[in-house]
Amino acid sequence: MPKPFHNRVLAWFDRHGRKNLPWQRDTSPYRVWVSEIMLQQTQVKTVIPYFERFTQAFPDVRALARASEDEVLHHWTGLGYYARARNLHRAAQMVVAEYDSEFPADLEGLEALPGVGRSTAGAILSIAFGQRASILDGNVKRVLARYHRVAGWPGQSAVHKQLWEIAEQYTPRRRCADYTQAMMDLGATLCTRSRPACDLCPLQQDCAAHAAGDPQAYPGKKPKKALPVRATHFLVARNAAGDVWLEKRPGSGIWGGLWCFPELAAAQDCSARCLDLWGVEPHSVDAWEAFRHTFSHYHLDITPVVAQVNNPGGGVMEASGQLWYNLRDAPSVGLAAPVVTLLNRLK
DNA sequence: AAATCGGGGCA
DNA sequence: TGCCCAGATTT
Repeated sequence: MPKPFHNRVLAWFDRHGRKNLPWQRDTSPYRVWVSEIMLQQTQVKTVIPYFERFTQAFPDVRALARASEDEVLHHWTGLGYYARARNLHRAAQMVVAEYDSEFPADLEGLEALPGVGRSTAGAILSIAFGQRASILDGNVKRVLARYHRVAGWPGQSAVHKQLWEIAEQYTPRRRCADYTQAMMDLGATLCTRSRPACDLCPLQQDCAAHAAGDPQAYPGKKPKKALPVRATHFLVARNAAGDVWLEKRPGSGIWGGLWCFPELAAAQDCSARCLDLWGVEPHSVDAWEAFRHTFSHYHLDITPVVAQVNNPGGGVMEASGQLWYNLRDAPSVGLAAPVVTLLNRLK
């Protein structure tokens, strides 16, 4: 009888697992939840400084719930997938309003929070509440797909379903928090996408992919398709004071809720838009070379159109969704990544 | 340049 | 239920 799967994993965790991550100190459902949302699509190393600043600014769910959306997005700037931040904010308000500021300790309640799906709910339930619950994040998918040599791309529902069944089968009743953390650590540190460290792996002797000599072939790759290229222009308007004009984007779509330069269909639209916005023509217009920003589903070639306008600035309320942004005394709002790039070039 | 990663939203 | 959407980082 081989040593059970979870015992191997836990024994490895005791020796090599990560036990001093910021959310493993002063642990609470709130901190675990924030960390798990940040860790969706984002690696631990990137998340750590954001987590520190975020929890400093919003130490508990009440603080987060009463913050403004702009403040929340400000602390998310650069992390990407900004819908996560807006969902986090909404969920905090739900927890305060509907659960008296205490997180629900069951899968159903957790999954009802915006931004929390099956895997994230399992992570919170096991890590924060010590309950038996499974996760299936990218790390765990990789470990299990290799261990059982599960063919196919996990985006296919049959493959996804099979991986969930395996994940639940191995989840132990005791040491749930350590087991969840251990599986994520195993995938992140040993069972990596390229060049897995099988020699150090506690599961090596039973791993089907290792036995077959092809661990890097699992999990199967997503079928790829060529990305379309789209183009846009950013109106980078500066006034006499050197401030730049930004507008808040609608809540849905790319850069939802973030502040951005006005988009122009063409560089020639610059004068008309300036007239529209401030009633004056720009006294100089300079189109910079386009730069590329890539999303998961298309390339966006952005041409900055830098215009100098005679406008005093100030006097425009943030609440109106438009503002003159002072590069030295920046307001606390969320900024789209290419906007940050351009602001740095302007300095 | 290509691959990656969990959940929301909609047909 | 099955697709499409959203972005910074790593390789």
